[in-house]
Amino acid sequence: MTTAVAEVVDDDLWSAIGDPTRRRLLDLLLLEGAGTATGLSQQLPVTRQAVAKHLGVLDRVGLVHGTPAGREKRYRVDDAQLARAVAQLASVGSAWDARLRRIKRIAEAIQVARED
Amino acid sequence: MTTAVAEVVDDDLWSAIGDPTRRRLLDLLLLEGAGTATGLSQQLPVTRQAVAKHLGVLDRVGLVHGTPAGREKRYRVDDAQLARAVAQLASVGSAWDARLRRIKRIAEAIQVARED
DNA sequence: CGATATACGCAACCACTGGTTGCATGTGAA
DNA sequence: TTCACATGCAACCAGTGGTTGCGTATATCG
Repeated sequence: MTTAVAEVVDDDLWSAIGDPTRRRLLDLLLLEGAGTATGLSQQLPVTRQAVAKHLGVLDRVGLVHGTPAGREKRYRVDDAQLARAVAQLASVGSAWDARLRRIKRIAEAIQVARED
Repeated sequence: MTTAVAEVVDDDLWSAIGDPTRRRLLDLLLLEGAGTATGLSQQLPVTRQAVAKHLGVLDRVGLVHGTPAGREKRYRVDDAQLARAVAQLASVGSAWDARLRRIKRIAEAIQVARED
């Protein structure tokens, strides 16, 4: 049973959280509940436009939603979708973990066998 | 205690496993124990050169090691380093998970409070 | 109301990277 | 020795994270 890890993951979702700036963005949004491109950019080492682009891709994969409020656009995290992303992280992690563990077990078995 | 997620992760390591092709590569290497650029490329929808580049970056961050063997170069996974990567996945995942859980708890509390 | 400040969106541009093709080099086998 | 095969290197292309510059809409303050 070869349970190919990579097949299970949504590459778009993964690559969305693959970018370090976007991870920090999600972090800030989780921390503060909501935020605008301008506000978030002030807490990051990148320009407002860069943040806006990132919020765009996060919005496109559904990890955040932006709603216009007067002259600003307020973004907040989509809990369900982020939960999905977290699940995928866990999935890939545990798959690799299992393989590493299996390899280790085999290595130990060989070690034991050699001790005869 | 704000345990900023992003600070804890090694961006190089993360971005190495962030690429879908490289994840599949790691997958194949784990599955088959070892492999060469040519051999691996035949099991993937990309050219040998692309695979070689990926193996290069994986090698640079220490997730794999390549040893020349005659006319071919044989790569294998570095268990310890992959374990580190898995730990980081788990770390980010559980941090977000905790925040989501906290948010949910608060939401429920508000819900309950409103029921008066 | 008018002027100024603020937040946004769009476009051009740059550097880097994943991918390709083409070619040269080194090593193994007939 | 010659042929086949695996690698390495270089040029090139498309996409993307980042920047600057500019135009536009919405608040806010005289």
